[in-house]
Amino acid sequence: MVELSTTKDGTANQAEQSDRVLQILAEAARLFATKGYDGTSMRDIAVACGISKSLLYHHFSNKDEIYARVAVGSTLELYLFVRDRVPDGPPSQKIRAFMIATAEYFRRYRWAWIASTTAFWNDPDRHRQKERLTRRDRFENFLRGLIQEAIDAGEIRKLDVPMTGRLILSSLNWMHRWYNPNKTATPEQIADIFFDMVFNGLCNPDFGVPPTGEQPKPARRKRAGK
Amino acid sequence: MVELSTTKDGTANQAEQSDRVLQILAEAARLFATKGYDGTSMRDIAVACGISKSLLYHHFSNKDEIYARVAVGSTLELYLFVRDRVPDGPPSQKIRAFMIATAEYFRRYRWAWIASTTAFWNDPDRHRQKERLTRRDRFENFLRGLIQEAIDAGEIRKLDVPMTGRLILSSLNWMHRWYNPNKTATPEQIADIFFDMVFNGLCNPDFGVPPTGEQPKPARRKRAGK
DNA sequence: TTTTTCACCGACCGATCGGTCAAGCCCGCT
DNA sequence: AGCGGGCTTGACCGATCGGTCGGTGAAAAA
Repeated sequence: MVELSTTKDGTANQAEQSDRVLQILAEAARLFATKGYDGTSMRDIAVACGISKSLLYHHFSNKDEIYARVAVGSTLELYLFVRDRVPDGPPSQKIRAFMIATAEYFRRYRWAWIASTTAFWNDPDRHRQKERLTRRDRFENFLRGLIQEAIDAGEIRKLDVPMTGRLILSSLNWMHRWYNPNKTATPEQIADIFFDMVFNGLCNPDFGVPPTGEQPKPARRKRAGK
Repeated sequence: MVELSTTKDGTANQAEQSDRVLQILAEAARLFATKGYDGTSMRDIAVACGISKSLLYHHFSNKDEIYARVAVGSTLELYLFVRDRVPDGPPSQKIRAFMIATAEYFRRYRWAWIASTTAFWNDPDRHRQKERLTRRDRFENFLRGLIQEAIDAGEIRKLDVPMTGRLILSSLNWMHRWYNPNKTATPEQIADIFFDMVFNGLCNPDFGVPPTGEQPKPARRKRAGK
């Protein structure tokens, strides 16, 4: 049930949490993810935990802190989580590992992931907002580095790096809107399928140029060139 | 400013709206998109429009109806909008047109799009919720039909159709989280870039198999086969 | 045994929520 | 001038919001 703070205990700053705190964080994450921050009241959280509302304020100073612990606290180590799962090897395989690791993170911390990525980005707390953006940028820049590696190694085309990163992250970030944990495929398997599609492309290599070359807009078949 | 109900007037059910109603819908869409449904109060909408809160209830029966008009009313014709912009031609080009048309819709009805796609999906109104899902499914099934066409024509590989559709829609649906209208690229241009990336793939065709074939997991290079 | 600590609770607070209502304002019509 | 009817308003409602407060009971510390 509780899925928070499972980083190796060495990197984690908060060593042990009381069961109650973990329960509150887990229930709050689920509620924030399904009903949103403003749609979730402190009463909702208390009722979900089977405790009084006052007890929430005994363990947390206010609602924002609960959300911060859910969103920031559990997203704390996304970058480290993924980085540790990207092994040495061909850059394109590192991108694949990046995608699969991100999907694993999504599967493990699903509610907290949804709660933090669907939150509205005007956090009144400036410092926290800035820290969140810093973390996100570090994560995104890590992917961009991998893409640049793959380009330098000649494994992928000379594409716009930020745009390529956005495409890859889009496929992962939108997953929570349609993923059903009761279905067969795991997020990791889905990420692997997406990697294959994005890396190798949808087009059939046996099929050359479409019969009638309509709409001669931008790049269609010239795959290597800039 | 007002960006709602611009369908040709023939297809639209509501012919002319008072300026006030259009203003309310536009401001409400912007607020719902930036602060969420629960984060937006009727006072917020009234203040944004420079009118009294009571006036909102003169034009709309309640908050839900305003949201419904923003989300459902303006998303009403996404399927028709896109369908009318997908011309005859090679199936892969129809997919490209689908993506660009969807991006155009996003650009035109940006706030309403964001408000409706970021809403939490437990609509208390059963009928409306069902209608929304029906619309979304019709839109998604349209894309799946195009993908199946492209497979049958041999233009794209024999991939899992629903999964391929999800990848394409992810690239478009996540755009609102990072798109900046002040930047140079239009959504349509971005969609075009994404189509190129997804259709032709990231991989460099000049580059064969990576030097060391690590991780012999699923499909890596066999592009035509099932 | 006495004292301190701490998880925990019921009652309550001011503010704000969505929503109502009776009454004014404004403007064209007769 | 008189009048009817939409547009518009401020005052107000009960409910719920996030948050506070004084206290209870049991275990740990003394």
